Amino acid sequence: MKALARSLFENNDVLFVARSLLGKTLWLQTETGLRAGIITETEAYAAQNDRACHAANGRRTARNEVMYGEAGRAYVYRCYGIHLLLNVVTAAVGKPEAVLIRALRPLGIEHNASVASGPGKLTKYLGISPQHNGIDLCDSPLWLSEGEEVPDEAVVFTPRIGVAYAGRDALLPYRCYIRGEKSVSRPLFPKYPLHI
DNA sequence: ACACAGATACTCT
DNA sequence: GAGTATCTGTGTC
Repeated sequence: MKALARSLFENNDVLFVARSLLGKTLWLQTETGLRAGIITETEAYAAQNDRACHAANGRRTARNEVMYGEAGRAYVYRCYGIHLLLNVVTAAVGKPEAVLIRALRPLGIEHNASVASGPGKLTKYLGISPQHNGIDLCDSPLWLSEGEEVPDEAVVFTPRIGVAYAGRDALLPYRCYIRGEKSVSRPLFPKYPLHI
């Protein structure tokens, strides 16, 4: 399946890209085989002004360096010491935005809808490793292709998960998922601690 | 159906 | 040293 063109990721509206990735197919070819899934849940992280973003206030470190680079590359980082999380870098070079891929409907083993129903679970399902950090999703064994059309009526927007530390930005509706999907990590609207 | 704790390692102060 | 874009198992209603 043909990889998506970089032009989609170069868009400077990260929420638009997050929504556009719903229904796309994510693939990873490893030594143990080819795995794929339909993206059913994403989150947008919007550069310097977004306090939930790793690049908030222009923070630039070894960890988040790829966010400042070319769109269409993978930003993989370790969370809670245990889980690897996969993002797609978006926007122009120097504008550190990314879309977190939060859930997949696995292809080939549809009976197990929950095997990739969360950002840490999907990287384990696909076989993502820290070495995938920075690789080009437009030309590598980790890539995106077309999948299913997702009409606007099927897209639900909610605040993002696990970013209460971001104050008012924790309330931004930057999470999107496909209504009715069994693989979504938290289909119902979550409870949010509201400290602004 | 929640609610909680524990795991675990890396990043940044 | 503190915090973390999470997941699982166990306990309670």
